[in-house]
Amino acid sequence: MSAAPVPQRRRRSPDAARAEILAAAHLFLSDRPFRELTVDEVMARTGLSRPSFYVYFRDRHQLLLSLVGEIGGELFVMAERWLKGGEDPIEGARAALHGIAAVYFEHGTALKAISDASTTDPEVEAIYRALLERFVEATAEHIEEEIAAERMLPFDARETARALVWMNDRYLTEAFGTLPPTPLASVVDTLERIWLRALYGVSP
Amino acid sequence: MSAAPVPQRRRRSPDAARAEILAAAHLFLSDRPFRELTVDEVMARTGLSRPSFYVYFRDRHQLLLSLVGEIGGELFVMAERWLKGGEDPIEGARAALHGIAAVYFEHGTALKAISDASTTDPEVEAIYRALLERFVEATAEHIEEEIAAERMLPFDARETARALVWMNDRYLTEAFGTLPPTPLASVVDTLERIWLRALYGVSP
DNA sequence: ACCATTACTGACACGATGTCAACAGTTGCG
DNA sequence: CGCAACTGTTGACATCGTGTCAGTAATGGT
Repeated sequence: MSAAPVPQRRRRSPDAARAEILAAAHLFLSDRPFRELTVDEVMARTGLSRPSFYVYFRDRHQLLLSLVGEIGGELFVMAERWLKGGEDPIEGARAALHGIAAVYFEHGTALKAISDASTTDPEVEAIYRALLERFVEATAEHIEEEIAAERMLPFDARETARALVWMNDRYLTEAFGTLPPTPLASVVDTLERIWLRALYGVSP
Repeated sequence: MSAAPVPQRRRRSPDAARAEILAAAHLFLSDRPFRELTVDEVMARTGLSRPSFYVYFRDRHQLLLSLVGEIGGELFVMAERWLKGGEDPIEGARAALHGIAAVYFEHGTALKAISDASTTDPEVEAIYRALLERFVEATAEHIEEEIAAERMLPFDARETARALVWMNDRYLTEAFGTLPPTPLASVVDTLERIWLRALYGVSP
């Protein structure tokens, strides 16, 4: 007898390992909620052991933040379509809502996960709120400009922006973060109508 | 020497114990988020030991459901002001929003906690969604009646109801579930304007 | 005074997290 | 080629919160 047991440990570059873990997490979230995402389950979907996880990420919340990473930026690019209102402001608003909805449509599960995680972890919460807060701030400023230009009737810009921005986030994660997703067109339609009527009193 | 160590265990009626635990949890939530609510911390604020908790509640999620309990009903009573639209429908909507906002104002921290817990526990999530779903359903029906009566222009009632109801929940928990709370009047104002404009195209 | 009932708890098993010292591929250098 | 030095990787451990259960201590009825 013999056959020395061959240990056979695979080995990758750090970047490859990170990417492998992120991919596993992304896959996981595509059909299970964030609350079920454990380090164990994610690493079981890679060729690595559980402790390796902590080499690349501090904890599962930071993993999520890495996963979402650029989406925040993408969202803001979309919002600028409206905020930098070169064109007709109403057309701009419409285009911005379209863009934002598209981002949520594409990254629905990840954004749902961030939203869920923000009630669990203080750091994620802070980042998530900060993102929405930027939106609120920018929207409020824009509303105030429109009021000053007498294209809107006067009202409390800050609170209105808060309500509408939170609505977007909630409704969009709801519509696209769970299965089956709501048809994109009817979601966009609905948001357009509410925003434009609420702000300008105009139907699309 | 002697002095037999006197064990001294206090004793209450089951109802008193339950109430004591609920009160402790309520107090806890008044200045700390749900994610920090552990069985340990709650029971430390009572004269009971941690295991006793499980005599009265299955887990911390069920505790929360008991704590909120009747609030769901209260909300629905408020909503009926609008849904059973005896009076002027616009006045009815206004009154309903007033009532709903008042409930969130009073029970802000508890409702925030439920909302948070719903991302953690499947059972809480189901109950929470069911509550909002009832609202959506009722609102959608009402909208359809108004459209049929030609008091509103036609649009997708179901999706509009979804967006507006989720907005209410999110915005109201945000406004009243964290400190310092937003002034009630400006919150109600904002919601009124958005709802009435979105549905009727009318400013308050 | 006694016992049946019931409120209560110490001690345990479990599951998930996060850490660390040791191990094993890989790479470069003589 | 052989041998360090480096670094990716992991087994084993400590910790924390949860949920359970057998056993203990008050209580009320007789």
